[in-house]
Amino acid sequence: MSELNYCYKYPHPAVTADCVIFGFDGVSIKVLLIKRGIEPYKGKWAFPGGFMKIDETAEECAKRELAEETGLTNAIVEQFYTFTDVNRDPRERVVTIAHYALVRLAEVKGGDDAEVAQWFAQSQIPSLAFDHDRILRMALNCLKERICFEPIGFELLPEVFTMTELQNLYEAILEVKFDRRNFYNKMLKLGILTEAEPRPENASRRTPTKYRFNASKYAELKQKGFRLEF
Amino acid sequence: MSELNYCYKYPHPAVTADCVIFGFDGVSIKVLLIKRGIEPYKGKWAFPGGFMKIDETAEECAKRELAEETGLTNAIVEQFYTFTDVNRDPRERVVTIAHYALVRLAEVKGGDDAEVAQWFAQSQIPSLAFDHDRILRMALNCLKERICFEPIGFELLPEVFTMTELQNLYEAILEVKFDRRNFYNKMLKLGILTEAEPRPENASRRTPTKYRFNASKYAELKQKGFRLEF
DNA sequence: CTTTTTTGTGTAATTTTTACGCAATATTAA
DNA sequence: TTAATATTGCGTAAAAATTACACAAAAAAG
Repeated sequence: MSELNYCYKYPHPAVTADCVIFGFDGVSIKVLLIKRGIEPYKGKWAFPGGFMKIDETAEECAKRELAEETGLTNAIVEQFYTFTDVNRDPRERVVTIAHYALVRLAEVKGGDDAEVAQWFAQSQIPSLAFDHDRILRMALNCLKERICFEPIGFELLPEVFTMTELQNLYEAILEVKFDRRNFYNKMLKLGILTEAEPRPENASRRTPTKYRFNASKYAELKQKGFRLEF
Repeated sequence: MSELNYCYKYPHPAVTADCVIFGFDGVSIKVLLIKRGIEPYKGKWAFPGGFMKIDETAEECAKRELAEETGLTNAIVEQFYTFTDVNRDPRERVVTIAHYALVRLAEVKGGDDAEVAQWFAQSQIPSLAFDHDRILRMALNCLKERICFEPIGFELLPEVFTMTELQNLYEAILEVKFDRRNFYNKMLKLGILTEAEPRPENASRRTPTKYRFNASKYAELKQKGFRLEF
């Protein structure tokens, strides 16, 4: 018996936090989707998300969802838009505060259930439940804008990475191609990359230099306000 | 007797839409504030805003508030962040979807009551009710970012304006100074300005050229994706 | 064993940005 | 009334950034 114990003078919408979880496999951007097990939209894919508890913030809620779905606890989670269409959920009026999270694929342990949660390459994403198609579009746009101001890409790459991997990431997010040498020069000139380990003597031409994100240099740059132009 | 007629199985937060209303008087950015007449924070200044009705979107709610406070009905209103701190309102759990609006000061008829609503220059804004100080900081930041991608400034200026007025607006929002001649060149090269009227023959050097925003040129540019660098 | 791909390092040409100069004439101050 | 100051339009030379490529070594692929 569902008792209706929480009563208000005026109608209140329900509030949820949804989380678009982005990963990167070295070549393309992936998104983690959940197959819905219950109505509405049973059997359709959707973003992880759920009702915000009365004593948690939206970000805490999104992080909780993220932890439940991927086991990750310290990823970047950021709110990007709140969707308020009146009929976006057939059950009741639901306002959702949409977030995106950037996670390293390698650190994601299988998830709860491979049947239920699955990574999709951008090009293979099916039509989604609720207004999640629209949410995805906005999340991707947001990612594009954000990567020009903050090196969020480092959240998506492993600790140590090659310049080519970094370039692939930028190309995947921005959906453009860069000249390899120009990209290389621009990134190095920014000064936020450090060589992960001294290049071995015997390193051949084909062995790529490994880089690591230089957090302190980045913090310095960010304060001055920088912008990546592409 | 306040009857509690709206009941739910789980607690629901209240949802409000607040609206940071920006205006520009030719020299500096102004913000419209309301003096609160009731508790909590009675007597403190705050942004216009109110509870979202169950059959309106957040943006509709913000536009309704804007119309009530300024009489304007077709201004740009855009959501920029949702504030969800658990104790941001002492009465009950309230989530607010914050918007900003850009209005032409000249078109704002006095408002309801000069005693209650008042324009404040940025430097004279008092400490605000609730978490509105934080909301203002984020709104100003958002404005700074937005003006580099979209000529939102035109919403703040009169139909017809001089290059100096436009420069003042950019300087006020971005809090920097530009070289007058470089600003002039950069703006003209963008091609989104049209001379409002052919310069009269007898126009003296000191009579500034009047410009008007060229909407079609702008739409074209926007599609290609442009960015104002400053 | 030949061909293709990948990586590091440049560099010259072009474009963009920056920092000013100058003349004409309103406006303000004396 | 007159002198000083401020505002506007139009340039331009120097500096900086971006773009478009070249080349060689060696691993990987066929």
